[in-house]
Amino acid sequence: MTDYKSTLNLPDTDFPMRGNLAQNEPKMLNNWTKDGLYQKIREACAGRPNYTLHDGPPYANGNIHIGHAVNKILKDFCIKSKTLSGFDAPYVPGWDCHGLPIENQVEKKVGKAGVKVPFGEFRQKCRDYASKQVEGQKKDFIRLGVFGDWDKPYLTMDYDTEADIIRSLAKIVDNGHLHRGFKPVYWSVVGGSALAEAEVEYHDKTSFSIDVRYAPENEAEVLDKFTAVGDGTVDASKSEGQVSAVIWTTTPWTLPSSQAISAHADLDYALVELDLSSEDDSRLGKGKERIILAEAMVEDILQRWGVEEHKVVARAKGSDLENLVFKHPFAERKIPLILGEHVTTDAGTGLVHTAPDHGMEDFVVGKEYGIGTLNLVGPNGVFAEETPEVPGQHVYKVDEPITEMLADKGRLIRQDKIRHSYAHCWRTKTPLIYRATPQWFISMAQNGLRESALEAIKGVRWVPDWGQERIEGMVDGRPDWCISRQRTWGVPLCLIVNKETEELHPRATDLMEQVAKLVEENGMQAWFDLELSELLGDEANDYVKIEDTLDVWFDSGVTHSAVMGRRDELSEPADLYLEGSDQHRGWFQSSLLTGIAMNGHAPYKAVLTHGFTVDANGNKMSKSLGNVVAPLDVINKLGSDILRLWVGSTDYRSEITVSDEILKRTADKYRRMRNTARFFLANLKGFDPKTDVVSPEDMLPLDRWAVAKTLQVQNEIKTAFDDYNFMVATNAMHHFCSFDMGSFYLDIIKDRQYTAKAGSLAHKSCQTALYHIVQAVCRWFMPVLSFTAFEIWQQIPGEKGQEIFWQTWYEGLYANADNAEMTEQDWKLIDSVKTECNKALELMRKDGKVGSSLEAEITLYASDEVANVLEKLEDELRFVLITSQAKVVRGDEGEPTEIEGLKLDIVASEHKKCDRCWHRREDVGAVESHPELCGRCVTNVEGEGEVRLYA
RNA sequence: CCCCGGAUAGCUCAUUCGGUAGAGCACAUGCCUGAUAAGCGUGAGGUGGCUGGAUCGAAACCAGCUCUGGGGACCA
Repeated sequence: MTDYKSTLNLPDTDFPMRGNLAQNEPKMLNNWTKDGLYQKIREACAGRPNYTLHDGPPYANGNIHIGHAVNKILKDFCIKSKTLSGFDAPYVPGWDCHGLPIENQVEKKVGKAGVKVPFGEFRQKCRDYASKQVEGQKKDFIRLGVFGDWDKPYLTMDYDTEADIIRSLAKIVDNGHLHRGFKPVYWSVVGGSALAEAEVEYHDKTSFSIDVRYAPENEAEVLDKFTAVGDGTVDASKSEGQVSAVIWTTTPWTLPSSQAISAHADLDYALVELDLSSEDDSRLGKGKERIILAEAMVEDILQRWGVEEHKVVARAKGSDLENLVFKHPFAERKIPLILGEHVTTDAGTGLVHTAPDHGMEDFVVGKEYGIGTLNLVGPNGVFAEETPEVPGQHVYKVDEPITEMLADKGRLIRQDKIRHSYAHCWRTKTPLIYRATPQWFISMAQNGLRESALEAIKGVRWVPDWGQERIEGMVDGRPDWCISRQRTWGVPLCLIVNKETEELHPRATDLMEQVAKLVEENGMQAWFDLELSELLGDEANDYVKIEDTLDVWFDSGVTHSAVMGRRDELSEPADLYLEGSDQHRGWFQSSLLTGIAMNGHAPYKAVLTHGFTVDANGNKMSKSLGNVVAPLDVINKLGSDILRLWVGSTDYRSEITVSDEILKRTADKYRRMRNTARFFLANLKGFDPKTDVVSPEDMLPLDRWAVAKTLQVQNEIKTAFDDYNFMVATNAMHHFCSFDMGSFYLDIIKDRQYTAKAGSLAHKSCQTALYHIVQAVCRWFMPVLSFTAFEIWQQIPGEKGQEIFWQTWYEGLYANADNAEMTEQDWKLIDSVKTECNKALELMRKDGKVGSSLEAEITLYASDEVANVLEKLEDELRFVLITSQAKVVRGDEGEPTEIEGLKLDIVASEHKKCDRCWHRREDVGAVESHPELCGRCVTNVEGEGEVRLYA
């Protein structure tokens, strides 16, 4: 028996079936780094149109988590797919280096700045710490397969960046957006600093809940504003008891700063006669009295207090009560009643105790009535010595004493505890207070910043589109941006103000430029070391340096100027900013506002957001839940390409789910894609594109169909990448591999590929198709499966001379000819006929009549319509159906199928199996010298080779 | 409390106009042993969240409800 196997063209390749990604990827990375791959890509792309994705800097602290990985990988998809689309798409990664978290870390190690360590040394320690963090994160980002200028990233603490941050502020000052003011800001009494809005977290907190009496200066005057129920006059004969306005608060500690009572102009207020005495505490009430409450809330309030009997004796409109004067419950102070829109009937009494020092709305409404701040609470949360009742005490500790004291003075009505959501510091997790402090602001109104920003938002493309509404709402409603902080590790504002007037120096921004030059040389410490006399000479005595530091959001917010504006390879405005959806509040907004304030336009043309990663149950990842998926664990187990494919398979616009199950499925998907590529390569063995490529018009119709199909899918994929719709792109790739290729084209061509004479048209036509397909597919994979695409690229035959990483979309694909004998429609019908045959064959298998489909012979009874298509393939229909015989008969016999006009009759072949091609043919053994072979195999082994016309 | 989505197979998601519900994965099962730690085939499965309405006819249109995601507001 001859060994005919050696006469076959069996697939063969060095491309391994299994990627061993965890081991092999690091090797590839090493080589890439050694070769200076990123620079090579830049050189290769020189002259192409620029595409700038500006990196939002992650904070330089801690290990990278899955959210970092998702963000960087999505950016990498953009960069690489834009490169495929013919752009020069550089990527300059950055890090946000200043700020409280690093300060806290360093403080833990070396102690408090200015106490244990000099400020300058502390800053150097912070700089060292940040550098270390950057290096650690960088290593991990590189391992993700993210391409970028890792040798020359931007750091917000680079000297020249620090200098440019100062210059950016100078420009904003020049453009008239800066102002100084006292304002209540969220203040961390533990951190001793003002907080940015984005640094505020809400947690549940148990607070006091107290109702307090404010007595009128002149009772008669108050009663005069009320109209009695009944005959219209209020006098002692109809009702009795002391009169008071009642407020409710959950922050007794703000009472020392209480300066007004707010009412709503449109609300009805009732004068209620009742008895508030209580068995629990004899101090709470002493017989009949009359109190003022919002009428709509009377029932609820009395129920809360446990008072059953009451009488509404008179009522008044809120607007009638304006400017009535009350007494502070314990301080020597007059308390006017004022009107404000913020008063509601949701909770409380309808009368709001107002302390401009400690509430944003209080501050605003106070301003309208000319009531300023008292500044009784210091930076550390301790009351000033002149504070009534609680001098020198800490705000966290006075709630109880104040409540007790109110009771003693007969001002307390009821006290209780309430659990509610309350603002906390995101770092120290301690409750925040509002505190009026001198701060520097970028004004939203003073020079039309808000209007310009809202206008600019309309010119930006927001993906998904609700992003626009979101940021519009935020910009529309936000207060002025407080950019000053009282911290150590931050870029100084570098403002110089007059000691007396507190006005900026007339040449303030020129001086800032001088400082910026010093900072460029020596870093921001230069400002702190600077003697004013060096800048101002004799004038120095009249001026003082502001040593506040900038909000870190300002640092990253101005990178459009300090980084994009400085680096030649980047163009401003950027084509894309891409960050998590929390950055609508953060970086997107800080960048927008500074962009407008400095240059009058948004620093980006498009903004893309992604959601957060959650576990299979939709829970946020947290250490305490133990559901954290660490990107490096995934990489070390499955490889970067799997992690990347997961990111590429997910709808990142909302929540992104990750679990072991999902990653396992992703790995399956990867194997399918990898194996398909492997099969392409294995069948290209011996193929030399220079000499072996068959021209389109000479190719077999099935092979042309395959190329045309590939072109069609490529167009879908291009569109998907253009739309940043990576899920659709990877799905299209996977579907192409398993459906169009695996279960149709590749299955059919195995016979021809293996058995046709090597180098014959039948063989080369097929290889030509596979060659074009793998060229295209390798590029499709590249943005997502970067490592795998690189591996595939090495194995594609022929001279390529260049790396996959700067290729553009493959242009060697072509559509079917317009006048083609076999159309896309025809192949679609043939595919469904094949499905019907498979069903019928499956029944035969169940009965044990056939095993492999090659054991069967099929007669297809077809209507004219169906037959017209099937007959186009002539005898080669059997190769498409993968049976030994397929005969089309116009008629109506056989078993019906789901296709109208198609019935089938299948029998097991009685012919001998050809030892070489495994088909069962009548002519097996017809040639004496090859008793085990069928006719076509004989010509393939020692003749001209069989001729295939269609498939 | 307000606004916007979603609810379809075990899972992830499709379904252009209102006309007998569709894919992938997973599962089950068979074939092959020339893609072999692969490949191919076949199959089962669904009260389209609930209730009501207009319609010859609804998963799709309308109303209400439930659950869920996102955003906003409030948080004295």
